Amino acid sequence: MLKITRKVEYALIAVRHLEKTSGKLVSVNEISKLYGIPRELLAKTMQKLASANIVKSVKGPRGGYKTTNKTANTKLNDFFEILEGPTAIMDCYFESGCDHLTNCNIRTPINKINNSIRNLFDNLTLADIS
Amino acid sequence: MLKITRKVEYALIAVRHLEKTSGKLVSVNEISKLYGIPRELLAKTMQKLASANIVKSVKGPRGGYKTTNKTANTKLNDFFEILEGPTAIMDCYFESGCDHLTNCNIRTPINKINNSIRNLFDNLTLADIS
DNA sequence: TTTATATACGATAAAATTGGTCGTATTTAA
DNA sequence: TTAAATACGACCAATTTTATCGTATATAAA
Repeated sequence: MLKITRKVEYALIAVRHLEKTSGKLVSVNEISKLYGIPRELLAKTMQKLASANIVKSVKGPRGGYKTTNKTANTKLNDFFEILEGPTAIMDCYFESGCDHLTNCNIRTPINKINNSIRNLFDNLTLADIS
Repeated sequence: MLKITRKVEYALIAVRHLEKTSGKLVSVNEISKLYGIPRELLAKTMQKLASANIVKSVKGPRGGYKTTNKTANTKLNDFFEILEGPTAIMDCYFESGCDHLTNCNIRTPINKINNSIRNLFDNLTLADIS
């Protein structure tokens, strides 16, 4: 429980690689070989980051991804939510449809825990953890 | 991702119920009916909490569970770890056997994120979130 | 202008984790 | 002695996550 997913893991690896080779375009193929991670999965992940402007994509031969001026100061919470949707330790934090009848007695604790985590990740950037 | 499990959810519900009826013995059967949660699963969960002295168990008819003087000031991190094992956003935080060859470039970030979360849950008690 | 290389994206299959059930043993109040 | 409760392990079901596949599009370079 409270695990991050492979998608996020792979994204972190890729972004850190891009930060190391700052400016240069690096292809998914190259990163996936270098770190031994599945190409297609990484590709999709990068596409999400690109469409959120966390990284910049360039198509065609010699294309790939590179960092932008947004990359380093991206909040961890945004990074996670782009890839995985809302940060919530339980779905009822964002969705309705609780199945515990009218007898839920943990909404308050769940919200407090969740707010703590969101607050934590809102105050950490990619740069902070490097 | 970063979800808590049903086991933890059920445990929270049960503990909060016990805190409300402080002192009285309440059976798993009663709690499971009251909140519409699976009896056997809750039973196992309570057994773990009992063996860690977070709650006190009493066998036999009229038996059940009740809070102890440890209950309220149990750290969230302990609560989670009793039920689910070490708090780690990735297994490599505690286990070895990383499969990213020798090329892992995210150990530092993973550790920082993980330490932040553990620190957060080490400074929150069950009472804090009620 | 053709070809090869790269991103973009949706559908689907495989694997892993989580959730839930069942059976049996043990304890103990009535 | 019986019934109600915890204790615990094995196992099946459901869900989620992980990975793969196919196809489209863009573009640099031959």
